[in-house]
Amino acid sequence: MPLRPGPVYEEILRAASSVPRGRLTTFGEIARALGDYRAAKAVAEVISIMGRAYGVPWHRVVSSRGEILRGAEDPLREEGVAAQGGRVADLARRLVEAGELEARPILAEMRRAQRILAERVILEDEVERPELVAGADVAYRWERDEEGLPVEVARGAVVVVDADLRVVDGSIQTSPAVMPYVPTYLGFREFPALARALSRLSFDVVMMDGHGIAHPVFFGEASHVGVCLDVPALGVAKRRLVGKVRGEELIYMTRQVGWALPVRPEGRPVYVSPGHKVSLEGSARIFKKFRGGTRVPAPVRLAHKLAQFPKPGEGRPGETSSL
DNA sequence: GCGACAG
DNA sequence: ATCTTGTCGC
Ligand SMILES: [Mg+2]
Repeated sequence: MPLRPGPVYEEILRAASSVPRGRLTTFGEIARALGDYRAAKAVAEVISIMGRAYGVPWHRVVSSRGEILRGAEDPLREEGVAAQGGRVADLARRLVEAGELEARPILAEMRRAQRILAERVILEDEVERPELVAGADVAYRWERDEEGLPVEVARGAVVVVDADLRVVDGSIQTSPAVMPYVPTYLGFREFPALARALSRLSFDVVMMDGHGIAHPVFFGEASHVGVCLDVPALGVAKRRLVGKVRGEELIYMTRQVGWALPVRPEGRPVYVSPGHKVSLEGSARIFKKFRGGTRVPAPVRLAHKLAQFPKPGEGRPGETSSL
């Protein structure tokens, strides 16, 4: 099995490759073998898109209810596994459990790294009155490399705005995605695409499209980027990842990890949390000052727009691109 | 079938 | 995140 992509993609494909002929496993079992059941959907995506091209027995990986991937019926029947109505009947008897799969618990290792790095998070304001705020976001797209193998490409964009919300600088970086999206590991997925762009720009604080400490181990994307680049950072998310809302406070594990700030009279709130070198109060202050008139704050909204892959024929010159 | 877990 | 057209309203 050729191993071109990052280690998480590799481990998923390797686990699938360890399922013998005539046996089956599930997306969830592979996810558990990697160390976190949350990765089940990512496993399904990777197996269905990359499985065939990488020569792994993709047809032997099914959902927990026995539902097979499109086109898997024929190759399964060829090895004696019957599928009726898009699902196998004897999953339990043929199942290869997580413990028997060949895979390294890479997600568990990543979780340990998050816990250690989380100790370095500082929840105090480094800059009292930020004047230049960077917004960062990443867009994704599946492509095929020169050899025709499926690869997910990340396009990270950073925009810097001043107090009047005018764009004063920006940067774009395109690179292969290092891992699929798995809830609670977003920082690992997006950091590589953003690091280079962020390090060549000047700003007081970076606003991320995601959470800061409002995370299971208090290390969301904004904390990840903030700590690893040692820059002030906060997270702004459209949806909640953890915690309960009490008034405008977002509470998790008995402590406040952020805010659920109203933007429209009856509209859904925006979740704001400190990432690094920004206080709870500071995060709300920065959000309000740099939001502009839309629900998603200007820096993040502009970065989101800049990150989008240009339509064929509208490519912009001057972009920094690298492998 | 429902709830749910950022992007 | 991505797949995707038009439509409604400020
Ligand atoms: Mg995003």
